[in-house]
Amino acid sequence: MLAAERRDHLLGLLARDGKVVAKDVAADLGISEDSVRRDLRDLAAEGLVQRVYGGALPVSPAVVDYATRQSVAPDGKRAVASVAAGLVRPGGAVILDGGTTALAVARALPPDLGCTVITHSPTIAVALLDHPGAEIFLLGGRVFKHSAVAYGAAAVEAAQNVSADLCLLGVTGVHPEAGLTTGDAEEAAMKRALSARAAETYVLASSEKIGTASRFRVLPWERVTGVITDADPHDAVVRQVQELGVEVLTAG
Amino acid sequence: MLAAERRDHLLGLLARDGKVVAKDVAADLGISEDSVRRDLRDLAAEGLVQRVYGGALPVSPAVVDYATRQSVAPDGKRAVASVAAGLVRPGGAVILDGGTTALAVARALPPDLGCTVITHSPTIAVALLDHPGAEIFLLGGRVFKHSAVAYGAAAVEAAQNVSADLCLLGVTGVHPEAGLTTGDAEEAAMKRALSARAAETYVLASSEKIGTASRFRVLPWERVTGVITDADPHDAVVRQVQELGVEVLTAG
DNA sequence: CCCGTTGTTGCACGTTTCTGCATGTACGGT
DNA sequence: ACCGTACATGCAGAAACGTGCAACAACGGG
Repeated sequence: MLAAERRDHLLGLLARDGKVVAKDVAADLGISEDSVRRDLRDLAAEGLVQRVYGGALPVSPAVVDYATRQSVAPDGKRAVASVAAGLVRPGGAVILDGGTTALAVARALPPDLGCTVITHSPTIAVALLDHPGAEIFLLGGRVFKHSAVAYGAAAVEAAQNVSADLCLLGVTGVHPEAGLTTGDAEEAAMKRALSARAAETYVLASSEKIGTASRFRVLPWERVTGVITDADPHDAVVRQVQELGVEVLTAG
Repeated sequence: MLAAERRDHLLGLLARDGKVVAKDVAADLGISEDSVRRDLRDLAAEGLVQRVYGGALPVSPAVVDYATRQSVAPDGKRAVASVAAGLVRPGGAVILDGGTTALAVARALPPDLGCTVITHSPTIAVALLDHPGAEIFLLGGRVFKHSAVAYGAAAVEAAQNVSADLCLLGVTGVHPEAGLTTGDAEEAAMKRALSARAAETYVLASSEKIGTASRFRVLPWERVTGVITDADPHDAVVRQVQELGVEVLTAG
């Protein structure tokens, strides 16, 4: 066993398990714990691992901003998010819009689900850092502070280079006649661009959005596969949407 | 179960459930309540949790932010970050690399300084959301979990479309002969691409990086305008770097 | 081919750190 | 005011750590 080979092995273990225990590795490879410790020390000096008592951890945890973990979504949004997360298939690719509901979806994804998440929200990207299974693709562009997502021409252009099975879209208004609407024209354009890159588009609509309309149209109903909501399935508006041929998934 | 791993687990529980009960965690992990209490005490000392009778609660986001300024960025990095933030001119554009030191720079920017920040780190983008003056441009791409930044081909390509007055680069090794180095080849390429888009490049190098070298070269000294460090200005390595014609800014 | 140099590996040692238990104290609910 | 629970502190055993040392292999020059 070459020294360099050992170091690669350690990095591999770290990537796979998220940790390395000096004692276990030494027993596995049949070498002394001292050698493992020496390797870990060297790797730590190069900034490739974070040395801790008993072994080593990946370097990322220190980078994660705990502040973004704080906000807790209300029950309704969490229920919607949970249903939406269930639509994501292992090995599949999902486009996640910005907004608090989409953030809740990201958090609701099983940590080990192997899937690709495409998003224009840096907040969601950060939230997914500790999901070992998720591959994150971030769409860049100018970041607008009030919605905390990247949009504008650069972001729309970046979106042209991806495609996915599923797009989960947050909107501010869901109305039988007006369709899906939002309060900002640029935002609407971005959501349209995202939706166009996915085979299916589901809308995340917690109950307070149902029956309301904002100024800018995102999509007409023909382009929507389904709506995920926590509203009463017998609600008049919900029934109307269903009659338009749109699937309605109701959550708890 | 490593001690550091346990602490991460506690922070994770806190983020997910909004609280931690010492007794339950001890039973769950099969360890003594004393260990849990000790961990919580340490985390509380760092300001990451709020200790209460029976367990712990999250601290308010504002306090977390303050705490992470204090603890995640040790004095040295904070001093470096403060000097670096002083190089950013009102109305100017700065390219901010990823890493904890660069994150500290973002936080050290005066909130009302009108400037454009270009970054490939979603963490930094999120941190800048509450800086009213900063315009944020995010470079997209595949997000690598261990360093929490976007790089790869897409990110390098995105970087080609921007330009800035100043680039602040974090590295893991600063060595008179080896130049600036880091532990990952893709990361090195990304840093090179960023540096190429700015008129001037300064390197953020807290003292423990000085005199060390990693596997992959980022830039030779000719392409570096200056180094910002908290190391002793009379240090032998620092003097050597100065003799290479590189400006050395020492902090605190 | 030989020998000195260099770098690596495992072992032994003393030191530091962690963990669980015991004790006595402080807190909170009833 | 009482009693059970959580707490801080001290202690001892265990585990992990760093360092120095010796054995060993790889390499290059003579």
